[in-house]
Amino acid sequence: MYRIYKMARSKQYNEEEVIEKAMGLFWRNGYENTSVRMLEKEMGINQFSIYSSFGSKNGVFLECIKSYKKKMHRITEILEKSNNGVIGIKQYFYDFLEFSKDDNGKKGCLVTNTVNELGAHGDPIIMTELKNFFNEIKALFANNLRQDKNKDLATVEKQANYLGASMLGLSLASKILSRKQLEDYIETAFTNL
Amino acid sequence: MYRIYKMARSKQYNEEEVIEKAMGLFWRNGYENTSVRMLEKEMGINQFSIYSSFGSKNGVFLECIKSYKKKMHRITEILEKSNNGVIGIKQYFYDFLEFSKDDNGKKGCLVTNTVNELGAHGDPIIMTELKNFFNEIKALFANNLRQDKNKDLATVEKQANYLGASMLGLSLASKILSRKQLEDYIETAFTNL
DNA sequence: TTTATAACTAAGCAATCGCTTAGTAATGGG
DNA sequence: CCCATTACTAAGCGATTGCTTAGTTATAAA
Repeated sequence: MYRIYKMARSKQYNEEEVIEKAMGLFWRNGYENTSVRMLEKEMGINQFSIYSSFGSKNGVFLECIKSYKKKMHRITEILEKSNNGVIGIKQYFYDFLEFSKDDNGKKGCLVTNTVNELGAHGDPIIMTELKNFFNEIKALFANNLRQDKNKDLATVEKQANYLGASMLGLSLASKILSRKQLEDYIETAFTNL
Repeated sequence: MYRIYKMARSKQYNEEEVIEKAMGLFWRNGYENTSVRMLEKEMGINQFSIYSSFGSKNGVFLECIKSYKKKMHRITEILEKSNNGVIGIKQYFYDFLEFSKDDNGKKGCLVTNTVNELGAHGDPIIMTELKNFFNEIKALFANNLRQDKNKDLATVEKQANYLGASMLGLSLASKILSRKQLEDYIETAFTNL
């Protein structure tokens, strides 16, 4: 690329850093209940900068989803590299509880929260992004299930569906239920796999 | 009571009927994404009437929760009167899928949707109402679990927690997943009991 | 130092939010 | 019929929404 003329002022903020902060806000409050005014406060930059960097509130959110996935990689990686079948999946359920725990709150899963909030009305780009995310996790479950050679293909498929839905349940339940209830849930959910 | 002076015009709408319509709107769109303008269109009355009958948007919603509970009684009653333990609970899971199915959409559970959407920010009166609802359902599960004399108290408690959380999961999953995935979920979930 | 360029500030845009209110229409008791 | 009473219509309230834009400041190349 040619430099047409001159360089000028550079951005006084790091886009990755401010997205990280925005993500926290969306995570706690949901999409609609997070206003652009709240975003500029949390991100520490004003609306001009937000719109110049990310185009729209939607644009900010999409970047937040990317950042969320990257953040989640900390626990999905463990699952991905695990070689112990169902045990590894169960560990992932517990890892998620730690992951979603806030200082003083229960935030659940940003992706699940958003699907539940926006449903069919949501921006289609966001919605596909979210569905892909779910399928990726389900694929990881299927991978681990296949490590048990006793399970035939139909069983793997059925149990992957089961675990995917259970994970959705955990995301929601983690926002509402007590630690004991959540442990009862996970322990019972894995008794017969 | 004494009649002070005179009678006048009577309301041109039935409050129960218009609440039924409002409930459908909240159910499909959530709380924040349902505006008072949308409500007046759907309910067929204008804002003055809405506020004169129900006081506020919150007031409309609270009536909708009552109406929702009454509507749900159709399936909770079956569970309540059942005498077949876990089988009855499983039937309730399937009954809920039918109940939550819209003409062309998946609405999930109005109560669960709202808890997930509003979380801690929600009106406290609404939130207590919603928590009570969850505990009532969990109590019904525990009742049916006790019908199996092989289960001791600790097991009943643990499995009731499990089923409660699973029901939350089903509410969310029913909005997103396919019929096959939901059946895999329910069928596998009940092998754990 | 000059100057083109881009990042900033802050005010303001139309649209919509939940809610209110002034004025009018309907109705039943006196 | 008269008229107090209540239900209605429709306009409008201030606040907030996502987003834009005019004007200013900082910066690096010339």
